Amino acid sequence: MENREIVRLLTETADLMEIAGEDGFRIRSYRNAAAVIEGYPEQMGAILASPERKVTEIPGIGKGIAAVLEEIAQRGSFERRDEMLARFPGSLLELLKIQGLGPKSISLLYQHHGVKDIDGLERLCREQKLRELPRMGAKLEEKVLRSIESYRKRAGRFLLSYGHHAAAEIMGELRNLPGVERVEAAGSLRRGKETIGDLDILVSGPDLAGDGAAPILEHVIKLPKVEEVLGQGANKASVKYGFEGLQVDVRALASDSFGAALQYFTGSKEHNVTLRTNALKRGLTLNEYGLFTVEGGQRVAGENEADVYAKLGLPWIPPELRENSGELEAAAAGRLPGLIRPEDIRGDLHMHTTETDGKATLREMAEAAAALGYQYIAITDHSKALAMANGLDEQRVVEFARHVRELNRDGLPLRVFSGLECDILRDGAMDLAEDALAELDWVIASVHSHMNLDESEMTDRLARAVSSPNIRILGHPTGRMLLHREPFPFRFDEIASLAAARGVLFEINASPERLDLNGAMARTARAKGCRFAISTDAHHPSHLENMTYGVSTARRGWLEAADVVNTLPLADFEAFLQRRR
DNA sequence: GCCGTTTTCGGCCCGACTGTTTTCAGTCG
Repeated sequence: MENREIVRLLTETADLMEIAGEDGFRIRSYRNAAAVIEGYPEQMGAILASPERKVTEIPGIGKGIAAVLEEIAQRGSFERRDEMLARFPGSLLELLKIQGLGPKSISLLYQHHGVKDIDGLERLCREQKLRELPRMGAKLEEKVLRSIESYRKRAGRFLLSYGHHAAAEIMGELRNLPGVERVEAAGSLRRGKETIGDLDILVSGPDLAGDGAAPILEHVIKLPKVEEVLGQGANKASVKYGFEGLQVDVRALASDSFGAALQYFTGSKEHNVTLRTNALKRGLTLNEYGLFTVEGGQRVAGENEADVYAKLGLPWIPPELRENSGELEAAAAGRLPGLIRPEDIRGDLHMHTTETDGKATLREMAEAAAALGYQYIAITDHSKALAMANGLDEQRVVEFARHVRELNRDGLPLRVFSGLECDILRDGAMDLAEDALAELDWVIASVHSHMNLDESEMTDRLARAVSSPNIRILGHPTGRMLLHREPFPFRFDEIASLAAARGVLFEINASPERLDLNGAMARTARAKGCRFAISTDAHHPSHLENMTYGVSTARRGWLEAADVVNTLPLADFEAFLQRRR
C-alpha cells in the first residue's frame, strides 16, 4: 500500500478517535506519524519488507505505529480503525469539514439525534433542534447552514495537485501499452485550473479508432485504484478512481483526430464556443474529430492542435489562457503574451524551517532548492503572533539575520536571503518592530488571523500593511484555502493600486491549497502595474516542487517572466533588493 | 502513542475568539 493511502488511514482514524474523545496526545501521535510518512521519501511497504530496516528508525514512529503499519501492510486496515468504525459510521468524518463543528459537537449530535451525515445535520438545523443541545444556539445553527451551503458548492472538486498525481499514475500506465502513440491529459487540469471536477485523458494510436481501443480501455477499468466502473464503450471508459472518487474519462482516438480532440476536451467550453463560431465565419466546422469544410466536409486539420488553430488563422494558444477572456482577440491580433515558464524560475522566496513550523532545517531546504537548480532562496519563518508555530520575536529575527550573513560566507549550496513572514495584526500594524524588520533582506507580510473583518476594515488593514516601510510583498493576499475557506473580503483594486504605487509585490502562493493570488486577480494587478513573486510556502523540502502550480496560476494571469521578480538572475535580484522601495 | 531519559514515567504548543454562559467549553489556527 502506498504512503498516501497509509496517511489517509491514519488521519481518518485520528479523526474518529477525536470524535470518540480519546486521549489528545495519542491522537497527535497518529497525526504526527501521518505527517512524517507523507513527507517521507521512501515507501513504508519497502522498509517493512526489508529485513535490515526498521520503521521505528523514523522519528515519530514508535512501537505502536510500527505495529499499525505492519497490520496495514498485511490486511489494509488495523484494529483501532476497525474498532472506531464499529462505534461510529465513517460518514461522520465528512461532518468535520463543516466549519463551526468539531469532534465534540459531532459526537453529541450523533448520540442525541443520530446525525450521521450532512443531510441529517441540515435537517436538524432547519428544525431548530441544534439549539436544544448544551452550548449550542441559534447563531450556530445559522453558521452551520451557511457552512453546509459552501461545502456543497465545492463538493466533488479536487485540488489541482491531486489531479496531477492521479493523471501521472494513469498516464504512466497507458504509455506502456502496445499500440499507444500519444497520451495527454486535457480538461481543466491542462488549463491549470485551481481545482478540477474530473479528469479527461486522451490516448491515440494508429489503430485506436474502432475495436482497436478495447484492450486499452480494458486495462483502464482494471487499474488497481479503480473503485467503480461508470461506463465502458468502444472508445471511452469512465471510472471512479481512488477513495475520493475522482471521475476519470479515458478516450481512445485515431491518430488523425488527436489534436482536434485535445483542443475540444481542453476547453474551456466558452473558449470553444467562440472558436467554433469563428470557424463557421471561415466556412469551417470544428468538432472533436477535426476541422472540416462546411461544404464538402473535407478535413482541414485534426492531427495536431497547433494546426487546428493555424487553419483558423490563429497562433497556438496556451491552455491556461483558454477561458474566453480576451485570448482569442489577442491571438488574432498577434498580441498573446510570452507566458512565464517553469524553467524561468531562479529562486523560491517563501519557505519555513524547524525554527518555526517547517519540517526541515535551513541547510536542508537550501540543499533541496539547489538540487532544483535555483540560484537563491529566502527563508521566511513566522513572526511571534503565530505563537502556535513558535514565531520569531525581534531578538530572534536579528540573530537570524546575522546567522544567515555568516552562513552565506560559509559554503551554502546557493545564496540564502534572510526573510520573515511577518503577521499583519488586526489593525494592519506589523507584528515586529520596524528596526528589526529592517535587518532582513525580504519581508513578507501575511494575514493569519482575524479573517472575519468586514470589507472596509480589511481594506484599511491591508492598506496600512502595504504602507509599512520594510515589507516587500503581501503573502497569500486573499487568505483563501481551496475547497475549505473563502477569501476574506477587501477592495482588491484599491490595494493593488496602492501596492503598485509603493512598489510592494503580490505573492502568488504556489501551495496547491492556496494558489493565492489566483490568475484573474494577478491579471488585474498586473494591469495596475504590480509585480509578483511566485513562492511555494514550503514547510518541507518536497513542497518546493509545488512551484509548477504557482507558475500555471501565473500563466492563467497572463504573466510574463518580467512580471515576476524570482525569475531574475541572482545579481539582478540582489540589485532589486538594494533598491529600497 | 512518542520521546527522552533523571531507564520506567512524565511531558507533549497555546492564545484568541465565539457563543454560550454566568465562568467556560469548543473551535480554530
